[in-house]
Amino acid sequence: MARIKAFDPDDVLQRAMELFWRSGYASTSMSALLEHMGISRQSLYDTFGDKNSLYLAALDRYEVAFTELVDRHLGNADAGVPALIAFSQAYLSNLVLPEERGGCMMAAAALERGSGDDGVKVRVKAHVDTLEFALRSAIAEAQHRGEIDASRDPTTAARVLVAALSGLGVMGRSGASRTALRRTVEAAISALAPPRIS
Amino acid sequence: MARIKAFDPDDVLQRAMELFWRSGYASTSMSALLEHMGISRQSLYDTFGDKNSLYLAALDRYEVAFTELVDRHLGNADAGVPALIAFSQAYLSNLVLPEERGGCMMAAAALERGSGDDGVKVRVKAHVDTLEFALRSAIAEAQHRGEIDASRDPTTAARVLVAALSGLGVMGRSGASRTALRRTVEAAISALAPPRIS
DNA sequence: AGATATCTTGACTGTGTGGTCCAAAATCAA
DNA sequence: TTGATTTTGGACCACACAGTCAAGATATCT
Repeated sequence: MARIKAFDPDDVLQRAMELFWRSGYASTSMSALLEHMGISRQSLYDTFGDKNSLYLAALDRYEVAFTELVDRHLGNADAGVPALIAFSQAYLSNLVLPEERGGCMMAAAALERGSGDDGVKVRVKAHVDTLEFALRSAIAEAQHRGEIDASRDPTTAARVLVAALSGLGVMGRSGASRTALRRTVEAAISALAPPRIS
Repeated sequence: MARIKAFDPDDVLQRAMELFWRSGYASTSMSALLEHMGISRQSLYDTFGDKNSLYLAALDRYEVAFTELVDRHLGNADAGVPALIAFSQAYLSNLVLPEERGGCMMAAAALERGSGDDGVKVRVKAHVDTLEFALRSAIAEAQHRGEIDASRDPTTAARVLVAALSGLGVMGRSGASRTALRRTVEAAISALAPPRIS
């Protein structure tokens, strides 16, 4: 009947995400997106709509990758402190550090467009909730296993980690080294450890 | 000899800072700034130069207020955990929460313009360093007083708090309540407490 | 072949942008 | 008053922006 789509929308969206991730929303121009995505203007508008829709789609794509990461490391019911550490490292390597210290895309979206666009707001909230709940259940399990102080409220403890993870991008942008960031996140987790007998 | 300046540059800069703080750099237009600052176009360019210079001046003004806050709470040599908590609360009230959950302006600057403009980069680094060093010395003092686990590396512990504080803006933007944020930052500090005899 | 749908190219349109320039009004000191 | 300087207002410019449109080329199906 008709010609088939020549490019894979997912691949193209991935490239759009990279650019938005690196430079944010306002200072990423459609022309720059076109060049980096490698498709024509018409195809872009036909496939993704306007700039804001494309941005939201990019956020969604980011969130899919993020959710995968969360599930892989914290999805099992027996995920404790080792899983928390592994997840944090992976989060750091895949979502904060790549591409010259960009930081988490959702954190950038929250600060740049969190007020104003409702689509962004909804996605940021979903992202933070996903992270908080996954951390909370891992923390609860770790408490069950004696790896984390049982007297601590797991929700609050999870939120401490959410805040710390969300803040890593800022530290990265201020020149903190990869290892400094890794040590920081490890220390944040180990701070939740139960009282040792010293 | 000549006419005296009619407006106080500091007051005007303050208003510019408010707008940049709320909306970031790119999506704050000069027209909006003019209106909100209440001076004429000519006066603005004469006094502050171009948009980027104005933004950097706004960042500097933010940093002055921030440094004051740091000095007031953590400036004394005997600042321990109570001072840390007081500082965090003040930081939260004054720098993260006002004006509909804007988050820390430096965090936003870091994520929006940390790559790209060197002036921004320098200021973000100075901000983070100031915070880290102040926290570090307070933590060291708290260790001395037995309020914080002495076996912990104070630099790393300080960085954990830097990350957590920097991440609060994201949580605020995702709808976290004032009290939830306060509890989170308190928990982050208390996590550094020494092993209790339970 | 023919119909359908996509892709590419390029031109085009408003609109908003940051920034400059000019000139008149206002305000100070000598 | 005179001269210097600032303030205000508006006009203005070149540019980048997001988004639209048209036309032709290309590929897939029946």
